[in-house]
Amino acid sequence: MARTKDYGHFCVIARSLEVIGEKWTLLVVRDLLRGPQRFTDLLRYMGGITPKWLSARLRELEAEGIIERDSVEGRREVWYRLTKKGRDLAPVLESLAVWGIEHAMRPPQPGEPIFPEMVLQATTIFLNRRGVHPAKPLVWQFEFGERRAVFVTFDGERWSSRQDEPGAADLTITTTLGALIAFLYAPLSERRSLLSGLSLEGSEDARQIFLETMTRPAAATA
Amino acid sequence: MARTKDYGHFCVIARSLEVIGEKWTLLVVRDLLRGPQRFTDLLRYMGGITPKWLSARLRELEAEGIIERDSVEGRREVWYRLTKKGRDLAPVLESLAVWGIEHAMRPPQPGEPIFPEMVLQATTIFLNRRGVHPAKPLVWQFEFGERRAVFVTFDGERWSSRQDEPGAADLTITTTLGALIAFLYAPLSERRSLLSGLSLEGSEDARQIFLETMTRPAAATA
DNA sequence: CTGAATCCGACACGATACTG
DNA sequence: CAGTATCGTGTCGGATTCAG
Repeated sequence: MARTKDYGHFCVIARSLEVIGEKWTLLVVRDLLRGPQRFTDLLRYMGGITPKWLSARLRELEAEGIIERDSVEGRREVWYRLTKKGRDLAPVLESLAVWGIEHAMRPPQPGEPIFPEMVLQATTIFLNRRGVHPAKPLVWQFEFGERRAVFVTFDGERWSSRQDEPGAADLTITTTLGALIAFLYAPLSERRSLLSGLSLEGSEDARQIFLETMTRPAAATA
Repeated sequence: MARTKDYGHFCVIARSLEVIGEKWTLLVVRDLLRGPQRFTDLLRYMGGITPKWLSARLRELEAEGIIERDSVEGRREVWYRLTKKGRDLAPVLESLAVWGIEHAMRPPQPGEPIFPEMVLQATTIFLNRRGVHPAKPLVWQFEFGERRAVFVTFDGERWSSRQDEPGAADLTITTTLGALIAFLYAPLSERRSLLSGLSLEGSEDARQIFLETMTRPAAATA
């Protein structure tokens, strides 16, 4: 007993950290917030984690009721997804991201893997934080050639990023990871000129909304 | 290099966790959010931490620009306090507390130290979360006999708990730790009857505001 | 009394290889 | 695809000691 991850304090913050404060745990939640994932998906997103520790974290999270396993009948695949208790961690991840954007962000280091999923996840967190509110709900589909598509949605209240298609897309953005990052991390004044790296496919209305959302001061990332 | 606390991901969340994700780090911030503290204050609040690790964490936090050391001229005391970068972590602590209140709280375990500072800190986080908004700013002073007083303030926007006096108190609540916990953790319907364990000293107006704030549905803790 | 440093053991974690 | 097994290292807890 008295395992080293425990604090033994009568304090809700310490209690929360006992549950989700170990290494990798919140990053598993981060990735599952974009939708259900398989073991190897998670392994790939969390560059550097070993299968042993991913197993351990997944079993702990399942024991805590934060994630659930979904085995597809007949197949050996296992899909992991968040329970409500797990989805309720979204504000924790968002506050961490907001703090990190202001105080810990840095350019990609040599050798650091970059995933469009996470770039867009950070973008939606930022749009929520800045209170960017389009007039109506929308679905943007980002395509990167070989990779899986990533969907950015606004449901009328909140932005989120998903990997499973949430419905018919209003706009499809085809681009490369490099062009997307160049666009998102550019100062607002330069964004319009970087649009050439993005191919937008959708109604004129949908293209206008995208343009306004991404080049309005409230959506600045820098 | 490639220390084990690092992730090597291009992700703001992973970056934040590299900075504040190690054991004890966020609990240091938790305690400093209530005001500047000395080494031994922190040692006491974080039951179980060894001086060695508290030293290490304080030096790391200082190197990151999250805390600052204040040496009082002539005295050997060192006071630690948060910088803006550190105060900006408040939303992270709050979201952790909110999640913990719903999903990880449990009654005090045998041997767990209990501090009124943390009980009241959790209370103010909860009042903020529930959007409890008295008509005007206020200062409540909680007295527990021998211990230092704890101040709960509402500045017109947000609740907070402090250990240094923020100004003249509108109301002084004298009680014991046991009576306070019994009161705060009781269902709303039973709170009024538990008021007998609290001695309120202040204007009739101030007493009324306290009563309404603490027995109104929005302020429920259970 | 405050703010540490030191030694040692337990365990959390990383690297690599391997399996159903 | 979804994990285990083995082995080494790093992080942390516990006790003791020490200087200002």
